Amino acid sequence: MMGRVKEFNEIEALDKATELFWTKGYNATSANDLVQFLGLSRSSLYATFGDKRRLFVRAIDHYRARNVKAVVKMIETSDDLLETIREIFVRSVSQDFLRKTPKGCLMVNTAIELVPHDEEIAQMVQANEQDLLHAFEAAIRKGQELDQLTNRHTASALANFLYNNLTGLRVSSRARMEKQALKDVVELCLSALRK
Amino acid sequence: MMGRVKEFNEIEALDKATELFWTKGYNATSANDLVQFLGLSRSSLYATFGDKRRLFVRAIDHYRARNVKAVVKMIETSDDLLETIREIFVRSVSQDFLRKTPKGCLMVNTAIELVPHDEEIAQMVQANEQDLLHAFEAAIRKGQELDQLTNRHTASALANFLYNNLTGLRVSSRARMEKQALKDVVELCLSALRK
DNA sequence: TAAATTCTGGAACAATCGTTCTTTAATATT
DNA sequence: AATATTAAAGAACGATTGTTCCAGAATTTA
Repeated sequence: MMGRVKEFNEIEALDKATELFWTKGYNATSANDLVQFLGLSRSSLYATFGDKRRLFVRAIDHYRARNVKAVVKMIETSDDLLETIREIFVRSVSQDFLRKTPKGCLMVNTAIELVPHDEEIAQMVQANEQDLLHAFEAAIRKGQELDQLTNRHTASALANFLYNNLTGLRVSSRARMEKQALKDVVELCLSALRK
Repeated sequence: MMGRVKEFNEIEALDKATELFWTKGYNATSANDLVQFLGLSRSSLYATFGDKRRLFVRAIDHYRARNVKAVVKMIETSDDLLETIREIFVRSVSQDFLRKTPKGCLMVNTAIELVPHDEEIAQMVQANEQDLLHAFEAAIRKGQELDQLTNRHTASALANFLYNNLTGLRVSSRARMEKQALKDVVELCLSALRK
């Protein structure tokens, strides 16, 4: 037998939870905050998502799948890798320029807040790092083969370098970056990659 | 009249508080944690430092003064700016390679956790950013004058670039960086700066 | 030594934390 | 329509939160 049907959409609720955790961080988001922001009752929240930590784990998994997929697709369909890398950088912070309360990147925020104190979450953050590094390495290799990018460093080293700069930008974008900083960083990264 | 004398050293207590906030973050550090770790009573803690937030503000100010001073001094006394920049980068993360629970950088951690939600602290973080940017800019200008660093970009742009890479490294050092990533990032930064 | 002052230890506070439980409402199957 | 099942609403739980208060210990000054 089926019983009463849910009055809310689980994916929409997960989206909202992701947004709230992204804005406030894990510890600063209370169960009360979640109940209010998702617009569902305590019992529904706990029946659907388990406890706060399980909900957070689903939220970062949700976030991470979406974002990695987008980056990988941009790289796969690119025939101008320099331009694509610029686009990846600009896109990853441009939203925050419009916001009164910038959010940065949920994976970076989580790396800082929880990686040293939660092993399962640490592994998810590291898996995300690996995915991004592999995507960047593929992009660079592709660019090198198309003779668009430098061969003076290995694709792996350049991928680490790009990842590091993207991380830096994501911290600054949460902490109110000036536009000029973004421009400078993008230009210098690209000029380090150029042939 | 003088009354009973303190049984603890205020600076030592502040050092310990700084270390605890640095490791656990602001929200995840409870008043109980502080009482235990500093080894003084609740009443002494509150009488000496006000409340938890005031103590945190003093801690990050303490931290920031110490670190900026060290970087500025290294730059001022340097006659090989490339080597000094390498040293600044390596020093800022090398401690964490030895630690079971790496701490990263308290200012970066704070930028992520509190800047979007605490105006006073946001301004302290931004002041720290300005100090570091100015120090880097001075280093680059000096290196350019000594004909050690490239003139293909402005000192200001290169400072933004260096700052961004340092921030990225500090995130990764809290989130268990591989040594190779540090090496790659340092080498690529230096090669972007070289003449 | 008495008085004044300051610090310490820990009990106590209201508020909030994450979570569970109970009751009632809604739906599907028989 | 009766029964079975699931969801929703919100009261209630013990634990922990940050903070205050109070009684007593320690020290200085008079």
